Amino acid sequence: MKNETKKHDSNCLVAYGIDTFGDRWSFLVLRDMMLYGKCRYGEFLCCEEQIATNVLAQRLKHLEREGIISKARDPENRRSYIYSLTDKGLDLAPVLLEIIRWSSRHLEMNARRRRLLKRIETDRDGILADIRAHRAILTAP
Amino acid sequence: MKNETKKHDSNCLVAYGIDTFGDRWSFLVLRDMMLYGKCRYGEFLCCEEQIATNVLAQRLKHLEREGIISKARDPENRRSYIYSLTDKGLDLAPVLLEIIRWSSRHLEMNARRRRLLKRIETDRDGILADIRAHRAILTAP
DNA sequence: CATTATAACTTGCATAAAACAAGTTAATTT
DNA sequence: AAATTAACTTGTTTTATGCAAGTTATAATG
Repeated sequence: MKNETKKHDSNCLVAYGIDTFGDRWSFLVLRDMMLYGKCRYGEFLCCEEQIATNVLAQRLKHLEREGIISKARDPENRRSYIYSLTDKGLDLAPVLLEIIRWSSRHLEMNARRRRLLKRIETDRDGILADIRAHRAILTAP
Repeated sequence: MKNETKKHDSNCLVAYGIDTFGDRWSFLVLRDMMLYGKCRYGEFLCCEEQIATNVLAQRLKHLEREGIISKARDPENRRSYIYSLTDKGLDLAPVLLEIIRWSSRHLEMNARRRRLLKRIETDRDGILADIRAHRAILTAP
């Protein structure tokens, strides 16, 4: 992950996905963007899982290099940047939803989780539209 | 990953999935089982990405502890074991398919890849049935 | 039946990546 | 002008990975 040669340089579609977004921390950043609408460094930093700052910086660079996210100055605050999903990144929403569906089948559910699952099952297109429109699906956990 | 306390012990459905199967090597092992029908240690070892033997052993234990795969003696050869997907593991097939769909949209395609993608789009249920029946979807790459 | 081979690991060690703590820079608020 | 905030970077320790070699149990071979 440090050098930017692909770890698994196979010609496999699955390995390509894994190498591009499948790292644990990368994917949690993407979750925070898609589900919670996070877009700033500081927001990612205080995720529930407590990512280290150097690891976060590296992952953001990686995702940007891979064309999954893009970085732009915040016009309202020039010391801040806004990260957002590219089309390539937005296309990952179905993967996220399938992971949530899988976990839902194998983890104990509470009301909050049930609500999310229900919406995935009954309003998948609405969720995908919300993600594309940068609208948060969930409030902070 | 070495100690078996969850890395991201959050109460998030996504983090649960990531912690359970989302490690790079774990998921490639699952790919080999689902797509290529692999079921033996030696088969996983000579995957295209060249997993190290100690890492493979650890990942197989992890997946077994998580209830994703199960291990049984090979009745035909008592020095061999057969690994197979549990129901919990088989349920991951939709995640695999979505990753393949994503990569297909963002990676150059060849005939082999196009064939697989086409089958995913037109015969999803057939693929899922094949995976459940331990029938390989693809021949070795 | 003694030797060799095979399958599935384990162990030890060097290297790479992650976690932790502290420091830096540029913009902003007080 | 001083303190604060956002977004990092740097240095160090801890943990995980990669590689080579060794082990154990079963099976095939001369």
